[in-house]
Amino acid sequence: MTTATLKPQPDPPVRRSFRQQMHLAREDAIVSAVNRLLAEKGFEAMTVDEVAAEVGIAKASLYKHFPSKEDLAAAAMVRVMNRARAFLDDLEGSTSADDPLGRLKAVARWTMEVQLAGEMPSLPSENSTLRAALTTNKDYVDGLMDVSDRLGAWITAAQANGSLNQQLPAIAVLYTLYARACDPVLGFLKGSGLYTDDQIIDMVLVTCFDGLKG
Amino acid sequence: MTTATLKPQPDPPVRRSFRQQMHLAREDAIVSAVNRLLAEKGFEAMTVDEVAAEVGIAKASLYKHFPSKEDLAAAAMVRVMNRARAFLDDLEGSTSADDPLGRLKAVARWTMEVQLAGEMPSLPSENSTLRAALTTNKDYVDGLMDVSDRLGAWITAAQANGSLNQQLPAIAVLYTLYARACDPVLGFLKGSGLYTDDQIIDMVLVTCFDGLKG
DNA sequence: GTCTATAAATGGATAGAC
DNA sequence: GTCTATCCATTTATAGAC
Repeated sequence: MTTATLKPQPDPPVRRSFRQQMHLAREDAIVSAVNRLLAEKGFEAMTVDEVAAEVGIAKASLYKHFPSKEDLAAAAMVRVMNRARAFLDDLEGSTSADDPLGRLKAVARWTMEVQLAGEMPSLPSENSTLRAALTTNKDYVDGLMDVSDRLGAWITAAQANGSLNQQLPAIAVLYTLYARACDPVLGFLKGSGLYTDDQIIDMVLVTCFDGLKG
Repeated sequence: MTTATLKPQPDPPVRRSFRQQMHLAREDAIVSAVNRLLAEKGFEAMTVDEVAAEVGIAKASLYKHFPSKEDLAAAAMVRVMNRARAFLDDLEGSTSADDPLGRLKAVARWTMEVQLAGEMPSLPSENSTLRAALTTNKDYVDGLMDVSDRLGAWITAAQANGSLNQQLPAIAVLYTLYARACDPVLGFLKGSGLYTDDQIIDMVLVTCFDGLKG
């Protein structure tokens, strides 16, 4: 139905698609490297030379794909955000809306797994140039709004059914969950070498939702 | 009693002491500027030029006081550590050893106050050159050990009297308290403009010790 | 010890050939 | 689009006069 009705073309669709696939695959490799480096050392300490070296291409080639270091990092942030949104989709399909607390715990667990896998970018400091780039990046802002809205709904639902502290403003809960995604405690405990990743996540999850007190 | 019994000296003690005071005051001003900048933008983003500009002296003069940027930052970290130790001293004098949980909460509150005052250095990323400098800095390591030992004693005491979760390893509690000192949630909530500093600290303290759950 | 001036190295970004 | 080579601004650190 597609090819049969098309006139001959100078650039056959299949070839163009192949090129696009190659292009996307290359960009995906770049974004993966950026993502890893952002998680490992943060935006300021990450250099474009390192990215190029890790991908195995020249630095000038990087700039054919992304116009600046900020755009490079923003692309990685957007991808993580979209991974999160996809996970929220899965959760909505596989779990009950009657257990909003369970969903929130599942999200927190997922973010910690991502961090222990070395794939959670450390958040840029207040006045980083990356911050400014992110606030003007529609994909990022839209993604963040979407995630916040969906988590916000679960938070208020969990507060309504009494499984979450009703005294806390929903925004405080939301920010706490975001912060736990980058919680350095995971790295500290990992560095101690005393616990498995699962043990670490379980401990941090308990302290997050049940607190330190006995 | 001092000057009367002393022979004439080429450099009178009073003058030398004055010079030393000036020297220490200048270094204190330098460390304060570094401390503020470390809190504001982190080690990587902080430049020595900025430090010199904020202190109001030439960059070359800075290097007469501290041999490198790492030593500059380490001095600020040591000072914060010593402020913490002094606060622990105060706590031991003004509170009861029968309430170790109260002491732990007081420490957590203090660290959050310091952070909201813009005086808590953000912790350097894993492989920062500052990390290496700190691990070989005896003053810093000794101070960190001291704080960890004293907090560790309170933690085990609080677990013994049932006010702190006994399932959690003491080291997990300790690391959690360290992490809360740099918790980005404080900055998030502050940036929202919805709450006073006291309200923010109360909320984060509650979530830290009582958890998010209802 | 403080300054001006500068060295030495790094890092973001681009030119231009292919 | 990829490469080599380079530009240019920034940054750490130092030289040398006072």
